[in-house]
Amino acid sequence: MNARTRAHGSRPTLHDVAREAQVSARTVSRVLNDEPRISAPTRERVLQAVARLGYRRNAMARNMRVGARDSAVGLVIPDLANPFFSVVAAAVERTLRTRGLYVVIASSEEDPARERAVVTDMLGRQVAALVVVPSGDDHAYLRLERRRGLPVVFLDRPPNRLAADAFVSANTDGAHQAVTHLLAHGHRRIGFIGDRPTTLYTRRERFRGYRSALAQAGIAVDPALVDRGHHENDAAEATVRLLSAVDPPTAVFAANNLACMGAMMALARARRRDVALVGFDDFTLADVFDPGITVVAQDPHGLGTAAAERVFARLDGDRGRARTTVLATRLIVRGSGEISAS
Amino acid sequence: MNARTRAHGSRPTLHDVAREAQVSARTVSRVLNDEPRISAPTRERVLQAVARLGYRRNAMARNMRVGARDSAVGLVIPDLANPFFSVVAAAVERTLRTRGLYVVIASSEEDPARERAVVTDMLGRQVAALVVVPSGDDHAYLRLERRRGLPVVFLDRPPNRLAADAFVSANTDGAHQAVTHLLAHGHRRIGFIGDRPTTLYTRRERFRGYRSALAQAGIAVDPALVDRGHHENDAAEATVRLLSAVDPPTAVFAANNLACMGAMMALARARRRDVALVGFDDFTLADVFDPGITVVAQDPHGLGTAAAERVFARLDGDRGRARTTVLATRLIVRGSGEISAS
DNA sequence: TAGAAGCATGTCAACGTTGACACACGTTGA
DNA sequence: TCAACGTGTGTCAACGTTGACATGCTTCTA
Repeated sequence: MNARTRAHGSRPTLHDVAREAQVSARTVSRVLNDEPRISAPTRERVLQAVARLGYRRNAMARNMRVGARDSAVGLVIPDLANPFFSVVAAAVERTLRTRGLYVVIASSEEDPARERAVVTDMLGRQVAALVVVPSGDDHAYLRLERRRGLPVVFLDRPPNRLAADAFVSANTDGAHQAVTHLLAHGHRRIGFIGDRPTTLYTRRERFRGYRSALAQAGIAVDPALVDRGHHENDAAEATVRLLSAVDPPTAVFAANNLACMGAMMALARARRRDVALVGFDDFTLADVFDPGITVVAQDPHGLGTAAAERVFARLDGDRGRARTTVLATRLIVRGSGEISAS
Repeated sequence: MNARTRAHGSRPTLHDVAREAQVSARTVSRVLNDEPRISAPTRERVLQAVARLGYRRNAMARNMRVGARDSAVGLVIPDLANPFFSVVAAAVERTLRTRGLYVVIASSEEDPARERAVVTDMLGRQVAALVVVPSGDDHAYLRLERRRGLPVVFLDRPPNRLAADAFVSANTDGAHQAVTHLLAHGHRRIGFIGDRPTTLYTRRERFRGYRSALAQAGIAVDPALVDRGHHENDAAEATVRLLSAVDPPTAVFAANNLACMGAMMALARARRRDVALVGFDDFTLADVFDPGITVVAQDPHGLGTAAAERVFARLDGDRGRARTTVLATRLIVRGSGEISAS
């Protein structure tokens, strides 16, 4: 069987090219790596053989031989279809690509066990680094890898039981600002719609901001005004529940993007234009609504970019202490948050 | 240097574990692969050594030895941050994960050269399959790989100069339906806002539907009503241009999701509630606007899922002819498309 | 004109893993 | 009693590539 008639599915190797070009495999390797001291005719013959056979260097074998890790970075994210995370992922990918790094993506679907499974798998794949939006509550199992020099960067939420780099939004501040804004417009009963697992880091932090803003106005949290729902529909139902309570809220703080969309749906369906709304996380078209939706904007692109850049720094040998960086949020006033209490 | 004090950055190998457990590397390998005929005490010692050293099997080396390809599928996509593509990507990832396959993502940014570069790179990485939303106009270079049995599936747009599986939306039909809908509401001057590179497959197909629907009504395409803009802002500017023309359109067909958002922005800013609008591709909150946005919905989730399933079929040995599958679109009537011509 | 120097190429082993095969023990059965 | 068998383990080579080193040939120089 000559090299040109290899079995289905197999691909030519250096040796096949070597045979075809009548040189040694080492010489082919040199040509492919642009090493010096190759005569022009030899180079030519090798390149022609490469073209004839459709040869492609096996990066797996190469990386193994040269002791390199994979040229991919593992990215573990709860849900790629969520616009917040997809923008984060796009930013991570875009930044890593400037250095020739690829991204291996896996969704954890907010399942700690799944998260750990995919992370473990990625470690076995020899990824060059790990970027994680964590769902789990114990990342101690990554301690050894980190000590061995693997860059591990957490995004949107910090790690637990592990010192590692992290980039998060100013959740508490942002929420505080949002609720203070509503208070300034005369609201005293402000609903809170947050994530379903109330233990989720972002939900906890944002709730803290909600509570502290209320406290500053001398208002205690009324559990009847706190509801949950991660998906739009859950959040819409939660909004309906809140509004149909005995003493309903005059304003709603939706603590994440989907919650905000759900609240918008519910308010639109109920034609309640008198209820103020401030969302956490900006989204496309927020300004096209009437009234425009007032939000606390995060910087998903900045989060992703910063995480990728920290990966670069760590790959470049930065062995400094792990740092958690907080990215500022920004209140964008558009109308829905400025509806006054009736 | 014993195994526990290896240099920074290096990770223990089978041999390190073997030394630690006082057995041969082959035995460690057997334990890790759950091969039969390992005595209980040996297995125990090996597992303890593995735990002590924090050993993890090197998947790269393993795949090489067993001749397997990488357990990742390459996904090449124009822009992960575009909600249409992010949903597609999420569906691909979700489906592939059911079989333990990972996704390596690379953005092509609608650049054919970049697309080709990342595809070539992925082939070198020994990806198990390739899923591509193509921007290039020549995929002949993939012919050999396909012949060697590599599953290559195109998404959203078909390949050029290559027979390969593809999953696309019913672009022409959908556009035809959208424009016919507007015609039915009395519009005779209907604007078209599509992608910037007018050669883009989806833009061409949708334009065909636009033209044929007009033709059916005995109307010729008026170039003054055709504009472009891929990003929201471009599309918004295009909309403004159209509306300020001498004989402006009374309705707009926005041939992609960003174009539609741009048109919405422009109409909202100009407070033009008399202009009908139908968009191509559905989006969150489309029904929350007043009026709701009438769209031709695609099925991004279905596209991604179907592509991943075709990958499975091909991996399972399906050597049938390459097929292009067209997924139906669906007109969703919400109000903006039912504004009558004045 | 011999020895040094440089160029072009080749040989061998190794990266970390596992398939193929070998072997040293029991145990079993005629 | 010993051949046949089963069990647990080890040895070796190979996957496709490249680093280290070797070798043969040309060219230059004293």
